[in-house]
Amino acid sequence: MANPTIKDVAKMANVSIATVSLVVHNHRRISQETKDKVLAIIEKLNYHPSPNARGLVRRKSGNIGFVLTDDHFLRTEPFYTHIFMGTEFEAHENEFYILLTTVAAKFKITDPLPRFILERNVDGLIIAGKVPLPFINRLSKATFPIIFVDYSPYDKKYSCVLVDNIKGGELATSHLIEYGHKKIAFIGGDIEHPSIKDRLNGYKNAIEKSGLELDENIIDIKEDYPGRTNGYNAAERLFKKDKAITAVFSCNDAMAVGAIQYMKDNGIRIPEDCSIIGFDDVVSDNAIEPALSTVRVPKMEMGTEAMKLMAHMLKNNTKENKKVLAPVELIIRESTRRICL
Amino acid sequence: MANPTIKDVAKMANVSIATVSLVVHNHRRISQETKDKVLAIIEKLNYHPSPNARGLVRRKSGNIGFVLTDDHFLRTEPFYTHIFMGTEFEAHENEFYILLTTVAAKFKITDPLPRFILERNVDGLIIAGKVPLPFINRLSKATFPIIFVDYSPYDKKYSCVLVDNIKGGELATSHLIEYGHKKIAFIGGDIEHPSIKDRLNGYKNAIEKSGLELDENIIDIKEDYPGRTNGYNAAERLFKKDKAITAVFSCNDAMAVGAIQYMKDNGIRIPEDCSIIGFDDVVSDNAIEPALSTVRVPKMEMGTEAMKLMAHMLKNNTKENKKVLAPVELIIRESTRRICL
DNA sequence: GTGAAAGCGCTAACAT
DNA sequence: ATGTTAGCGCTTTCAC
Repeated sequence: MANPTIKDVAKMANVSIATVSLVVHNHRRISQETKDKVLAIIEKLNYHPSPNARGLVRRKSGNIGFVLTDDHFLRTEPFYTHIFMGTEFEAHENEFYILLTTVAAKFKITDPLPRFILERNVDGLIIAGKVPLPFINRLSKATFPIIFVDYSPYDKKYSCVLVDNIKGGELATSHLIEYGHKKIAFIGGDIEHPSIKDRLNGYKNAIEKSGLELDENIIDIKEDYPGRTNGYNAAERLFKKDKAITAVFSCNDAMAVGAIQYMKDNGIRIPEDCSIIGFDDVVSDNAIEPALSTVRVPKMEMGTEAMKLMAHMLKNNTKENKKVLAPVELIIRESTRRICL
Repeated sequence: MANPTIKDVAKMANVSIATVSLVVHNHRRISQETKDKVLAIIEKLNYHPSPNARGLVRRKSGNIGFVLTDDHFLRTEPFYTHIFMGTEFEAHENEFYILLTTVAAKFKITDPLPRFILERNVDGLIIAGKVPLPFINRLSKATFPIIFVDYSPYDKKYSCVLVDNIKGGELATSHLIEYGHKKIAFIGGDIEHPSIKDRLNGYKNAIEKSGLELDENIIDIKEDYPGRTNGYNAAERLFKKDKAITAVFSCNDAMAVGAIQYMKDNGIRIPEDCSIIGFDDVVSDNAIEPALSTVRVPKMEMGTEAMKLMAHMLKNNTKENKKVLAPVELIIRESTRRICL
């Protein structure tokens, strides 16, 4: 049979369709006997309830929208793809489908919303990464839950899953301090981004806690975007200004890779002359020489966490406002080493 | 009104729901007058037909499945994400939703299929990149159209959108020959992959057509995967064997990046001592020094092309078997130069 | 413990 | 040119 329906199952099992439905939902007021019988037929017929029919009566789509900007999605570092994979995995566990759509990074207030929002074809929305404020504002009258991952514009209003950026910044910086470094530079871009700002705050915390003096001259946050090229540029400005730097904490791996390029091009050996540590852990093994020390961000887990939250809200019909902090982890590879006097 | 239905529109417009439906479908046997009236109400109410209800009666989900392997999706080079974006864009144009799911690269014949296939929640399937044969074989009794992008295992059976790899290989190699190079090496990995094999075939064609002698010694196709590290290894073997190589054609950009790394590490200047050209055009600007010459693959366009094909097949209910070849383009940047004697 | 029946929002065949 | 109606496959209330 091409597409068995609940009727086919009922007929073959000599029960009513209501009974089949109850069995499918594992309702307790069904005798074990009928349950077994029906289940066997279901298996035999390879019956699966129609999502459309089910959605129609439940007034639920069974879909979750996943939104990020086009340039985040197309980024070289597979950061958001990992988050998506986590979400997709957990959606599967909870029997949801994911509808992935990108919005323009320069979304204007008059731009059309994703179709699945207009058609109410999603029960909830997961938004990954920084998205344009005009887009978020257009969502203000949405009636479904919205969860932010790795970004939170109005954290009083929405649930979110964030990286513990402050802790990460502290970990990275403390690691360098522990290794005996005194002149530890920070390079960052898009400093208004809450994540970047927090990584810098972590850096500052660690410096202060250690008794070292905070030197604004070796904090370079001029670039507007934390990418490779800008990492190169930041390193260039830094080393031209101050030759005594022995360690660099880069706000992310991408900028770190750029900075490493600058150092290599200018005879600064890593880690002999200068240590460097990144953030995110998105540089695949062997891609960079030496292997980059970094702060690992649990990308997949953040995706699953967001979806778990979503499933919970949907199942309990609650509109709670939860904020979960994903733990970070220091990963020491070859680009950082104990200073030798 | 929270969720206006066709009834709400009908009531407010003083027409039957059938009329509303006809207007929505722009049926011609509706007078302009009623049409305008109904359309105005639709606009005012912000009415959108329910995908579930529509799908139920049409016996169509309105969804297209997009499948690729997990490791392709998580790859550093945003190759498949571009293809996906193209598909998603075109799906939007044709009012389809895309359900993206990954399958394990080592999918076993007993593994469960993606849920949307079991639940018949897709009207068609787009498969991007090489996927495990066991997976494809499990699909053999599928009743919906399947289209392959950038891979085609049984090209007699399914429609596909492929890169013109032979042409690309010829373009790259001819470019080097035109620049006066005589010793042009080829590096590749996973040589059984049809795309890689064709790129090598293009290389051979160009060499032969030019009258140069084909030298198997400078063709390195030992690696099993065309990634960076393997590009490094291949270059190492090649240059240790033959110092006279003046140009390298890498089967893709990833291996080219690895090869460049080897050359840099060993004092081989690019392009002064050796030219190198890649394939795919996935290395973002400035990411690599010098900028990599390559063969551009129209990734987005391939995605849109696949979706166009799909929409066509679905709308005309045809099961045709079409093969479209996406055109490639030579991109000359800084890593290739005319040989100086 | 099980069945009958209403109805979710829509399309399409048929009636007018 | 427009309306009436059956039914898509399912969930759920209410009878039995």
